[in-house]
Amino acid sequence: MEIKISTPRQFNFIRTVFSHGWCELVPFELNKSRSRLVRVVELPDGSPVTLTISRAGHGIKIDAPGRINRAAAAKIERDVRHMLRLDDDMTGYYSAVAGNAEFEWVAREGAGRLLRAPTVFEDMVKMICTTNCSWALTDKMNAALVNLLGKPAADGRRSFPTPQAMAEMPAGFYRDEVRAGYRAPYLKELADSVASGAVDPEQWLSSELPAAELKREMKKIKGVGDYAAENMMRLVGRYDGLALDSWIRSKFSKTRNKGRIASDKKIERYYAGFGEWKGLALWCDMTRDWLDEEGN
DNA sequence: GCGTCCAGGTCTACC
DNA sequence: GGTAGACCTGGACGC
Repeated sequence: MEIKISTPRQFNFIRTVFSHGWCELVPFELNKSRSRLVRVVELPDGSPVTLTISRAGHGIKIDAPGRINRAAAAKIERDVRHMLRLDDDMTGYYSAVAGNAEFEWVAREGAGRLLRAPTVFEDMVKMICTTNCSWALTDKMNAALVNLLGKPAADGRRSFPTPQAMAEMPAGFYRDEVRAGYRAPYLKELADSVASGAVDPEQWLSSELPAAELKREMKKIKGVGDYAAENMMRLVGRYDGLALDSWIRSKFSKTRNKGRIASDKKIERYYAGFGEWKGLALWCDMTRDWLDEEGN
C-alpha cells in the first residue's frame, strides 16, 4: 500500500533525514543513495511494519507491505509526520537567520527539521547511548536493544523495544548483553519509570513549561545531563540549548575559530544573536557540510 | 600483543 | 554552585 503526504513548501527530505545520526541507527535505515528512508513502526495493534519513505513530487510517499486498514494508515501517517517534523513551524527560525550571509542557506535549503523517532522514549534511550562513547559503540548498543527486544516485522527487520519490553529485563541484561556498561542501570531505570507511568516523556512534546524547567525535568532521568537534555530539547522543538559536546567543540574550533580551541562561552557568544533558535543555528552551522546544496 | 587514550558525558562526594 | 575523580566499552594508536 502507498500513502502520499504533501509537505511544507520549504521541506527538504534529505536535509531532514540526514540532519543528524539517527538515520543510521536501527530501526532507521538509509539506503546508499540516501533517497529512501526505511523505518519499522508499530501499528495500533502493536504489530511492526516496515515503511519505505521517499520523495514524490512536492511531497513524500510511504510504501507499506500488504493491505493497511484505516486506523493503521492514520498511525503510519502520524508517525511519519512526527519523525520528519512535517508539522513544525520553521518560519520563526528562518526569520531569525534571514539577513545573515553565513546562514541564509538554511532557509534556501529548507534545513532545520531534525529527524526524530516516533516516540520520545526511543529518542531518550538512544540519547543516553550516545553519551561518553564513540558512535560505533552507540550503534552497537542500539542494535543490541533492537535485535534482542524488538518485535520482528514480516521482512525480519525489528521495531524499537517498548518501555514494557525493556522494563521486563534486569539491569544485568543491559550490562552483559547490550554492553551498555555503567549506563545499564540508567536504561533499566528509564524503562521502569516509563512503563509504570511514573514518567511520561511523550508529554514533553506538548509541555507548556518554560525551557529551563523542562530541561530540569529531563535531567531528573538518570544518565541525562546537559548534553543529553539539550539534544532532547531540540527533538521536542525547543532550540535555545547548545548541547555542546566534544564533537561540536572540535568542529567549531576548526570551522569558526581558525583551528584554535574555543571556550564554551565563545561558542555561546557566536550564536547568541539567534535567541531561542541558537541551538538549531549552531547545529545547522556545524553540519552544513554533511551535504552539498544538491543534497549529495 | 599490550598499554594508553579518549570518544557526540554524567554522577557523586566534597568543598 | 563549582569541581575532581570514577565510570563501561571498544577502536585507534604507539611501542
